[in-house]
Amino acid sequence: MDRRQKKTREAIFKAFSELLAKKHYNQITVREIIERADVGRATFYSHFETKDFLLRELCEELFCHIFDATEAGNETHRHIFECNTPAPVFVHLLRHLQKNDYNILALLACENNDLFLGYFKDNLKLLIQRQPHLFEQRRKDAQALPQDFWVHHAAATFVETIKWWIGGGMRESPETLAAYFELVV
Amino acid sequence: MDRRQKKTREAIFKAFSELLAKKHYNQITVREIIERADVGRATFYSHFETKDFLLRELCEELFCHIFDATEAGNETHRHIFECNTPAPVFVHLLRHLQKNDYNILALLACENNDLFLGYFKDNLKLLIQRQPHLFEQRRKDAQALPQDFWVHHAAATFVETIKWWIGGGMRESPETLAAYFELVV
DNA sequence: ACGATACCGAACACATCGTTCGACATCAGT
DNA sequence: ACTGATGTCGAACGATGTGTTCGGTATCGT
Repeated sequence: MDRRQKKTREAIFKAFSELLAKKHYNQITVREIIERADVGRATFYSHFETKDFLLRELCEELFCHIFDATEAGNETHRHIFECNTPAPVFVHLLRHLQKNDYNILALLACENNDLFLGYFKDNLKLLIQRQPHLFEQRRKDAQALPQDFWVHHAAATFVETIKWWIGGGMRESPETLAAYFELVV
Repeated sequence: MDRRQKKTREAIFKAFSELLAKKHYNQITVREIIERADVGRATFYSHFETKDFLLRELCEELFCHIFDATEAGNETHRHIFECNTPAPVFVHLLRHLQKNDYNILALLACENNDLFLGYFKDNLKLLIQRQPHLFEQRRKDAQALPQDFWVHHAAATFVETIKWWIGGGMRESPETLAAYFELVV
């Protein structure tokens, strides 16, 4: 990709996510974005069809990163997946969040959290579906449930746990939170 | 309240919720609302400061209705609250939804569901907090958890159950759904 | 019947959107 | 270093939406 394109693209992403951390998506204008990114109007529209598309691409990039970093393919994290309890992998995810990797925390804690947590949940579902052994014990307890219901539930519960965490000022440690999660799920 | 005011207000609510069932909140314009409600522009703004305020008031009215109808104060439903298992009250709520009382189903099933389910959840929390005996058994199992975490979790799980239901075309009966809910919560 | 109040509708100033275009800067390849 | 291709700039444009104003009219409650 052309060096100019990459620069522009990243400047827009940066400006946009900074704005998202401050105000709600609906009331961010293109003018604000391009001014902060120091980019021409036409340039913006040559990169992104719409503000909505910009948001989507930002989310994709963001969650691609954070989930790739915890995927089984990642050598340094493989041990996490080799036990049959879900806690370690979730503790690990929560630590990533707490470390504010990719500046994602500001986006999850702000007024737009529904937006991001939606994407977050989708990625979580994939993670859960690809690592069924993590929940072997639980699954046995709930044989009566349809699989997709259970996946939906587990992912949703994790996201809701995070919402509660954020809403309360993130006072609990990742370990505590993962323990709560394990208790209810 | 003046008869004219009431008529206008309800015409706007009706038009707005019909539109919400069809398209996303963000791309509904005031022009559309007032045309469908057959109401002057100035009139609209004399009733609602903004589209956002309209939404908020609609939600308040909507969920006020549906939760009042299932509150303990309601004589015809009192028996529901007199056992210590949550199922009946939730089955009852789900039946209300399925009957499409107050046309709420279209709003929960459409693109704006996050919006409404947010309000729904808030009301659910109140319901759960005011009827702690419904979950007595569960609470004993989870003494280690903070109370507000548990309330948040229970309400969120119910809402997520409904989301899953809607997403799958609402094929399950309210009883089945309540059973799923009871299994996971 | 009458005064108060709500509504109408048109016009207003203003903001945002998404597009267009010509001039200029920067790129990759020779 | 030259060159053609590509990316960016910035101003301007029409279209659309917002929220307000105001004089005239219809409907209300009493």
